Amino acid sequence: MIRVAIFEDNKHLRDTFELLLSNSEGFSCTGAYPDCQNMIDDITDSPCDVVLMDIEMPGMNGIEATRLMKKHYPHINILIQTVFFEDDYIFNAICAGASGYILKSTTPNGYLEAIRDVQSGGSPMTPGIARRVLELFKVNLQLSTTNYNLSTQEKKVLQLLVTGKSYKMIASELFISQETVKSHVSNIYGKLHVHSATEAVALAIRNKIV
Amino acid sequence: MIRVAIFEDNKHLRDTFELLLSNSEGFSCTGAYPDCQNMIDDITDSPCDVVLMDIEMPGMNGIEATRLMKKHYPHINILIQTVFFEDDYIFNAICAGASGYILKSTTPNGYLEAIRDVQSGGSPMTPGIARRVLELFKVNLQLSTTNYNLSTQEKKVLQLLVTGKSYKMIASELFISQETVKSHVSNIYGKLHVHSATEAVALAIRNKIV
DNA sequence: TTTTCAATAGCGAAATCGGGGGAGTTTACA
DNA sequence: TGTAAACTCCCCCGATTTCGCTATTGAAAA
Repeated sequence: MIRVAIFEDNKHLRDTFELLLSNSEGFSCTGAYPDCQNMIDDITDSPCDVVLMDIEMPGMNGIEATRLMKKHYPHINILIQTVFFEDDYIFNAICAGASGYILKSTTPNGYLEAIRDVQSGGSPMTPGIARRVLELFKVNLQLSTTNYNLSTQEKKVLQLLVTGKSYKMIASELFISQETVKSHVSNIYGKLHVHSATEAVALAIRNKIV
Repeated sequence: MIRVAIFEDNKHLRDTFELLLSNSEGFSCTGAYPDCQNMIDDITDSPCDVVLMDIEMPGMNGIEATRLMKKHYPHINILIQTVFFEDDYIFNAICAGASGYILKSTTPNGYLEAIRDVQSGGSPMTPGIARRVLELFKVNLQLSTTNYNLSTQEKKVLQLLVTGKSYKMIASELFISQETVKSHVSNIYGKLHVHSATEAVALAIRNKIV
């Protein structure tokens, strides 16, 4: 039996969901709330396994609510359902800890299946949403294609520089003299077109050279 | 009519897919190949819209093949289908440019629907796969939840430090004395628990403080 | 009203960094 | 076999950074 709580400001939808869950084998509705004002108390009073969360709600929106809920009840799976198909919403919902993200056009059976999915450790998503997630994923990677032609030793030095090591420490870690480290650093600056350690480190991290 | 090419080394499965596609309304099978040795030529001879790609194949594997295919035919949507449920495969498949990733347990109808989904710009995924993607996504973000309590001025200084500015330049940009910059930097180090500019910059970028 | 704290500023000393130069050895490759 | 690149090391020197302190101001909080 999967216990489900509903947060949805539209009364008609809310009632429909409640009815659907109450009349479906293997599901129970522990509560249906129009907003998240007393969410934590509500859930404390009536524990649940899955939350069906609307995004657009008066007061606290569904994404904020998701963040808050995950903070208090990390084990509860939250299924976002919305009419919004926007990167910002998707991105933030994921970061907030949502386990699934479906569009409101889903059929009654689709809802039940999605709830079953999140409960069993999956992340149901409308294929269109999933595509957006993949795109966001790839944008986030954006591996640097530029090759700075750093030698292996220079890369090592740069790596250590990134961790905040001084020339002296780098020297002892690589078993070379500080002067050699200086040489390498100087060459690195030349190749990276920078003039200080901080710039080099910033570039290195941003471009995932190290 | 969605034109589909199949790459699958298992003859039984390959034949099954071909039969399924040939006998389904709105689908046609442009080819069914046991490996990717002549993939590009095959597709050039028999153009398609969607590729159903197995991962485990002799010679070139499905992920490499996906990468190659996307290079030559960026508009072709590639649907990965596999028995493997591993982060590495999922991660690499996404990076290679796959549009969907489904498990082989899917029903015949599930395959057809997934093909329709990728063709119409979606990314069908088994909910379990989707969960892995979300996890990978979040690991990749690793948003810092820790609050370092930097004051507004300290944040400005840190920002400028990240760009490689010296104390002197920071001082003139913020219209304060170098001594003040020194104070701020010192306080930043204390709050960030670091002892050098490079460490502070690395931490700042990685935790997206700036 | 008192306390707290961010922001400002200064001084001194030690350490580190960055640029300039030069030069030897090894390794890779054509 | 010759050459280029990488790796190594050294010296000089000024600029910069880092770490101690102390201290005033003004605004906000208690």
